[in-house]
Parts: sequence; C-alpha cells; structure tokens
Amino acid sequence: MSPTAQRAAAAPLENRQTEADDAYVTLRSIIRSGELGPGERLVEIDLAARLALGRAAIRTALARLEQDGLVERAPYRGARVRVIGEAEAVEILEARGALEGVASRHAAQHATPKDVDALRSILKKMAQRHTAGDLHAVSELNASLHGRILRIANLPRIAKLIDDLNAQNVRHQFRTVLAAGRPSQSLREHGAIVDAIARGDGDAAEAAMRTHLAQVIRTLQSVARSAARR
Amino acid sequence: MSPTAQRAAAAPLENRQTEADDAYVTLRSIIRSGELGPGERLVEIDLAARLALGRAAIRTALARLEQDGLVERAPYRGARVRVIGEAEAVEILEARGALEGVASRHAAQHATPKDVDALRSILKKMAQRHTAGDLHAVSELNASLHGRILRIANLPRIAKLIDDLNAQNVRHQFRTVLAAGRPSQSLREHGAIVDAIARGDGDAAEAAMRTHLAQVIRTLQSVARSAARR
DNA sequence: GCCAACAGGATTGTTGACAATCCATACTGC
DNA sequence: GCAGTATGGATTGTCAACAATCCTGTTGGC
Repeated sequence: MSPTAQRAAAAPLENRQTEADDAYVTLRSIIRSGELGPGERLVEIDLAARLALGRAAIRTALARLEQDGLVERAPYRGARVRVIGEAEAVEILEARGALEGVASRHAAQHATPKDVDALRSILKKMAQRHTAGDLHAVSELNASLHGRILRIANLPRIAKLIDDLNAQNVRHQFRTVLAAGRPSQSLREHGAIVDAIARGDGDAAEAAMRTHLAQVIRTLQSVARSAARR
Repeated sequence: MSPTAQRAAAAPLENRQTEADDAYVTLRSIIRSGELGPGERLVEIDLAARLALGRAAIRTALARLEQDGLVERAPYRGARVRVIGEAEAVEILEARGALEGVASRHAAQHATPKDVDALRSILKKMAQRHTAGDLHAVSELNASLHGRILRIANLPRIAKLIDDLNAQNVRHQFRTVLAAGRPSQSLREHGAIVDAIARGDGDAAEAAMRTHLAQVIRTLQSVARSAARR
C-alpha cells in the first residue's frame, strides 16, 4: 500500500502487455515502497503466486532488477533485495549530486516563466507543510520538486539514471528527511536552487544543487553514526 | 575479433557458471566491439545457435542488456541493438563528465605516489604513440588512463555507471578520436587532469576532467554536423 | 562430544513444446 | 488498379517438466 507517487522520471513503458514487464513494474514498486525489506529473499515461486504470474515472468523481471542494482543474485542460490550500506549510500548520493547538478544547469537554461511558477508553487507548499509539521508531505513535495526540475532540464537519459539511483536509497531516504533541524535547512537549499534556475544562472543552479546533496550526505553520515553508536 | 581491453570497471562477475551470465557477457562484448551494429535485429534462436546456448539464456541476457540501455525491445517484435543519435550521445557524455569529474576529485584525494607514477607512465606512452601516428593505440591508452583514474578513486558503484555509459557510445567513440587536431589537444587535457591529481587538488581535477569531456562533446558535435552536411 | 560424509528437501537453471502476436504476402471484391 | 482483408511464416511469450545445485539436519565413526 501507500502508492508513493514518485515514478517521476520512469521509462516510457506505455502499454505494457507482457507478464514479464508487469512483474518488473510491480516488483520494482514493491521494493521501492519498502514493502520488501533489504536482505529479504525473493523466491521465484512465491512471487509468482503472489503476483499471479508465471515463474518465467518473475525470472526475467529479477534479471532486470539485478541490472538496476535493486536485487542481488547468486547462481542456484536465488535473489534477495540488495542491502545498501552507508558507504554505498553516500556514493550513490554523490552520483546523484553530480547528475542532478547537470540537470539543474540545463533547467536554468531552458526554464520558461511557467516552469518557474510551478517550482515556486511547490516550494510554497513545502514551506506550508513544514510549518504544519507534516514531514511526510514535505518529503513527497521534495520528490516532486526534484522531478519537476528534471522534466524542465529535458534530459531523459540522465533523468532515468537519477531515477534508478534514487530507487536504491529508499532505506536511507526516510532517515535523512527526519533528521533534527534538517527540514528547515533543506527548505533554504531548495530555495537557492529555484532562485538560480529562475534567473537563468546555470552555474549557480548546478552549484546550489550540489551543495544541497552534499548536505544530504552529511546528515546521512551523522545519522548513521549516531545510529551505529546506539 | 579485436578484444578491446576496456573492461576496466566491469562488475565482479567472478566465476560465472550459468548460461545466462555467459550469454550476457559475450553479447555485451560483441555489441561493444561493434560486431553487431546499431539497429541490427537480435533473434533469440539465431543467437542461441551462434553462442551454443539455450534460448532461455539468451532471453534473460537480452533483458539485462535492455536495462543497460544497449538493446531495445518491443513485445512480440524482438530486440535490436539500440541506435544512439547525436543528442543522446551528447547527453551520455555529459553524464560521464559529471560522474568522472567526481571520480577525479576522489582520485586526487586518494592517489598514492605510485598511482601518480602509473598515470604519468600512461601519459608518456600516449605522447609517444601520438608522435608515432598510432591513433588506435592512443585510443586504447586513453581508455586505460580513464580506467586507472576510476580505480584510484575507489568508487565502484560510480565506476560501473560510467562503464555502462561508455558501452553505449562505441559508435561515436571512434569518430571523436579521429577528428583533426583532436589528439594533441586531448593530450594536453589529460595532462592537466593528471597534474591536478598529482598535487592532490580535487577541485582542479574535477574541473579539468569536465572541461576535457566538454571538449569531447564539442568535437562530437562538429564531426556529426559535418557528416550530416555531406 | 565432535567432525565428516550423507541424504532429503528446497530452489534455481535448462529444455522443449505450445500459444500468442506480428509482419509480409497474396487474395478478394469493387 | 486498389483498399481492405484473410492467411501463413517467423518470432516471441508462456508453461510445465526435468536436471543441477545448494542448504540443512542427521547419521555414523572415532
């Protein structure tokens, strides 16, 4: 449940009609939603029964998910949801920072006034929800803001890369958002990004996006450390 | 033929023993080598016969390759090698630039004197081959230099991303290397990258790598334009 | 009591057959 | 002649059975 509406930059799968595609899409969203925790075993027959599909479909879906980095497989030993440690999560965020930086630069160069309005509107809602204390909504608006920037940038290939990277960090995403004092700081950082895009300053937009994600990395590290100490 | 030694940052596939993995590795290298040109149809039975493997193995290999972006599939219509146009090639190079920039920064921060020696040695060979007019060798040394930097950076996840991106650009790789006046300019750019890494200057290393790839993009565009005009 | 070999079950890998779909060609009615 | 439609081959998608492998708990020897 909780159909987190963050498909954002998904591939143009249009009218998928084959079982394998079906299995891929649903499994991916199940993993993304955290319904299948990291390390959990993915037994082909069980999944086939659960999704009411054939084993072959599950099989190729798992192969694709492995390539996405969401699933780990060993011959004759089966597949399990990939466990992503702190170091790897940091690396993924660095990649995201670099790629979203490029996207922000392009967004700054391509944004129409209408695009800017949309961004500011999301930003405004974020501020409202923040003062209302609804962190879950803030997190979703955050995702939609980033997604919107990607759409403006008009770099489909890079958008897909970022989407894939994002899918791997579900576990750590929640933690970082909830860190103490983080939301208000995050709000300022997003404001800086949008401002740069609004005035068409590509360099500044890229820089702002990168410092934003660098901050996410820092909070992730501090949260992970304090969790480990416990 | 021509076993281009650019596996560089490949995944740790260790002792693959299943047919599907076998099919994936060989098909990937076949596509990478250009032996199977872009747009070419990939019929499962034919490939199975050619590689002496079962159709199921080919099937899952194609699913994985699709996820890599090397292959395009449509239901009941089969798979073909993905055709990558100029716009997409540019986008891929931008992504590479961003990611390799990050890698270069890390390399600058982690490089040992021994690492620097290795880089300089490659650079030296490149200069020699360049004056000897052996562009093929220069291209291979180029790949090995980039690969070396990635190894020094010690960011396996990002290295894999870059490797995947690289695999998609085989077609355009040749052209850019052979552009008039490009090799000597490329040599200078690589020199700047290695210098920055040698003195541990992360900012400079990232900047140098990004301007390097920005130049590659520019030559790709000019080559593509002149080719289109013909 | 402990270590090694060994069944047994569970799960994946592989194979072959069949169904579904697409594509190109030939055909029909006008 | 031509538009639309049937038809057959080619190819992929799905299914069910079997083989190969791993893992666990058990047994036997010492």
